[in-house]
Amino acid sequence: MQEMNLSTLRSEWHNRIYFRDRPSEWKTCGMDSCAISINSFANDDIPGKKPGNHATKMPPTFEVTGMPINLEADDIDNIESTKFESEGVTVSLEEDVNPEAGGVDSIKSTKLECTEDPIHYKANEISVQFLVPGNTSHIFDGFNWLKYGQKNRKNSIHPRSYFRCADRDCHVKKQTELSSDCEGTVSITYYGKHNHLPPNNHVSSNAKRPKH
DNA sequence: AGCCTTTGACCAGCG
DNA sequence: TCGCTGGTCAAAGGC
Ligand SMILES: [Zn+2]
Repeated sequence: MQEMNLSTLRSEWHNRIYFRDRPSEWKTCGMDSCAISINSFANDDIPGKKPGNHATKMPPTFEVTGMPINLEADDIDNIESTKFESEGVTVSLEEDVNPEAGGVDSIKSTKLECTEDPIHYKANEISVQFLVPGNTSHIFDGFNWLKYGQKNRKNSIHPRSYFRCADRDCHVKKQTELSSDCEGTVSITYYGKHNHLPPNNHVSSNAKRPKH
């Protein structure tokens, strides 16, 4: 049995993410090693958004960290650039430099920066969406989650599942849904960022660690 | 005993 | 204003 540590969790997660038949309207990172994809920045569909409590403009710089998108040193060799620009939005990776090892040790966060006036961005939170292969909404991602709802949605074949992070002091949510137009694909959307690392003891039964 | 899931109710936004 | 829709609540049941 493989030891359950953070590095294992991260590499396992990273290995599980890739795109398949990605919807064309998605803005995607151009790097082969990066799994990040943004499904529309003008996202009004933010859970928990209260009337009068959301910005009419996206702040010029916002950050997504604590997502299971961390890349280890071995992966970085495959990255040609740590910056990617498209349509007024810059995606850059923040490096964690390790001088003793002679270079970058890991990439610890991803920054999303608007380089144009984001006048049409109404959301006050950023969401990050992944497509992963699978036929269940119970996808292992290294974090513990509590499922708090499930809804059938119009024009969707499969129900959408609603989760919040099992850490009481963390307010990250995620939604998962089996893709309607690509069989065998699960959409996972994260809202907010974790204020903690993935737990070493993974207990949530909604996303069991795959057995080897 | 303690989490976690299930599931209908509930509620707010909107057309 | 009323019904549809999607996000959340929470009681009850399961493991
Ligand atoms: Zn969390």
